[in-house]
Amino acid sequence: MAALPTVTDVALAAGVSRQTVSNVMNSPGIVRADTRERVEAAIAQLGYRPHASARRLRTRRSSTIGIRLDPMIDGISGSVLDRFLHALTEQADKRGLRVLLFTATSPEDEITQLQRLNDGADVDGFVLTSTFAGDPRTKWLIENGISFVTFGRPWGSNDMDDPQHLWVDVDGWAGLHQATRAAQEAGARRVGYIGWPSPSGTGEDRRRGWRDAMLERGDVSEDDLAALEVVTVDGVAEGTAAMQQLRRTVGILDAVLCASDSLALGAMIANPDRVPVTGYDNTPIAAAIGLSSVDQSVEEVAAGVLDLLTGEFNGRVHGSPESLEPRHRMVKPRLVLREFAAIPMDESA
Amino acid sequence: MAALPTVTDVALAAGVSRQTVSNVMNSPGIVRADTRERVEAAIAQLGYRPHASARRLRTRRSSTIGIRLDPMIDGISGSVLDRFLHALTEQADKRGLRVLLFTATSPEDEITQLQRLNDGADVDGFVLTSTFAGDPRTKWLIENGISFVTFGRPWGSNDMDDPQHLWVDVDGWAGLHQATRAAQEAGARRVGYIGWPSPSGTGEDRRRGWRDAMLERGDVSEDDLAALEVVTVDGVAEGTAAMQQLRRTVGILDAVLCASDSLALGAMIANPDRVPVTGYDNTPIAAAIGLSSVDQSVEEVAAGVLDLLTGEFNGRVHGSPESLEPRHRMVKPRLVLREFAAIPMDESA
DNA sequence: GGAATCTATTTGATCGATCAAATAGTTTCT
DNA sequence: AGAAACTATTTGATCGATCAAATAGATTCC
Repeated sequence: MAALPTVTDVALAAGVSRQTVSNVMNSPGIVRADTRERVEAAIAQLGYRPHASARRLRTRRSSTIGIRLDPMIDGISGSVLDRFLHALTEQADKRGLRVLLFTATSPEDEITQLQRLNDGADVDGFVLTSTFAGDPRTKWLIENGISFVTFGRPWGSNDMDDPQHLWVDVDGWAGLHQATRAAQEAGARRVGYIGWPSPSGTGEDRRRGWRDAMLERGDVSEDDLAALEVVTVDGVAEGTAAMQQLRRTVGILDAVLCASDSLALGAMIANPDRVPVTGYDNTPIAAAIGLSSVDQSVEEVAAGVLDLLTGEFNGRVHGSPESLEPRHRMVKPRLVLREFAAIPMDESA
Repeated sequence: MAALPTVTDVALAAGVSRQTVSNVMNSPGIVRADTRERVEAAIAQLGYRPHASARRLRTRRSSTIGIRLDPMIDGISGSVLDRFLHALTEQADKRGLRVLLFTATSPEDEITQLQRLNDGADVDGFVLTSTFAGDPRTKWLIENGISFVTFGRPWGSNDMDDPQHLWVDVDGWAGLHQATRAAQEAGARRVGYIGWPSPSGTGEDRRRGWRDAMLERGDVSEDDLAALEVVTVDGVAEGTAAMQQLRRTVGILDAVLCASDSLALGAMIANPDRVPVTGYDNTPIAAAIGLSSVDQSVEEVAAGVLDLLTGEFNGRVHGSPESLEPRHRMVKPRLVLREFAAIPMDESA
């Protein structure tokens, strides 16, 4: 196998200098048209590909973004992050970026990994998922001036107006507001909600979407609302228990919304009256079972993340403080309505 | 921010030469103990990290493996590959390797991507998933002498004895054989099987596991067996239909095995008699619903893939033809038995 | 004692690209 | 016509590491 051609080989073949070849690839505008064509022909003819590492060494940029592959959680909700990863990889590809994976066992370990990848010039920036209030990772990245964007707003102080970093998030409030509206428009009045305990910013956001839509309607009292809500940690069994509790306290329900598909799946199991149940995340399980769900449109999130990472801010907020460019993007989720075709367990074939 | 320290900085601080620093990192054995300690101290003190691209440029190896992120299939079975990806990333990390993702729209496009990553020295080798008989990708990789290992045996001619490339696969036959045995030991005689149409090597492998176990038992005739089998493409709805058909033709079933969790989930839906159903892949959905399933132990597959990729063959078969090292690894799957706790749809709370 | 051998460390060259500055070649302006 | 301003292209240096070969220092052997 012949050695791979280098810029010098191409330059020789095209009768120009190395730098001109480099210019054709990186700033084609400054090369005269006929020269450019000649060089391009030589590139094609020799099958030349730039050596990525050599380029990185010189330019000090890698065109690669790092993302931590979270440990599998319960596997149902976890698939949202997998879908996001797919979308991110696809979108990154379109922009000539690569995605490098890494794992970590704890936030501290993750910081070590971030440092390793950054210092080794392996990546230009990071995408962080599953951020939480007071996340040590974002703090560290900011302090070290490293580019990054989070999927998830910085829950805490002044998220929106003066963010410490760039972020993209899905408007859970809007998702549940829309889902509640849809249920109401289908005739439901007693719309239950199974959600997560309060320290969760995400959970609180979704819960308020439901509450606000219910209160706007004006046909339920605060007391009714309290009865229509069950708080529980995430999980299928927990969803079943919550549903049973709701049915016990409320009696007849017109619809139930859940903070996740795991809970919704659980709820479906204790649902002999076939009350419409809506989940969150539009996971494969929702599609398989025929469960309405709020879809996070990970494609839009991925696009937003990359826009912020490669855009004017270049993944850093403290750089250009005067800019009017948005420093975050809020993605509207999409409600996917389904008939639960798959559920009739009691009818025989 | 001060510029990152380089080998030269470390050398200066430790009072040795660049190369000695390099040796401490790459062949510590040849450096005298006290010198090594001095250098290590300097490295720690300066927080030195080798510049990955510079090293790659010189050594012509990237310590990175490429893997294509398959487009989402139905999402249920697709999660096996996601789990594999998680496992691969973790195992790679332990061996100092990185995982780079890419996407492709077709096998041809994928070859273009393989070439790009290889020529750009971005990766040392590839992991291929979802291979099929006559796969153009493996052919291309072999022709170009590029390191790779496949997850999935090369269905076709002489898989086992004279493989054209290195591979790791899960023994689907053993998985279904074991599942069938388990059902039989629990008292089942009429064990149905819902599988995939025949061009699928994987499907045929699993099917034979069931058939062989049934025939070994010796209490069913060939005719019985034919009636106990339904062939269908993958999917939840298809599983439901297949289950209905089985119940129609066989009447009373003692157990049902399926070629996938998607089919098993579907089968569960048309299962008022609560016949034990076993799926394949042990996806989150199986865990959530309480479905027995055959677990592919992706961790073992990932470890095997990396062993072959970094081992004696270095991801290439044609290199050392005399070696007695195994050229493939067959992983035994593990049967996960579950009680389907979650299914009682008809009982109210 | 001096050549031969081995060990530990150093020096110069190199991987393949791009940056920064220098050089031709053109056009514009007075 | 000749200086100034631009355009297109080339040359030398450099990014940070490792390779290959050279050097010094310690040991062994006859």
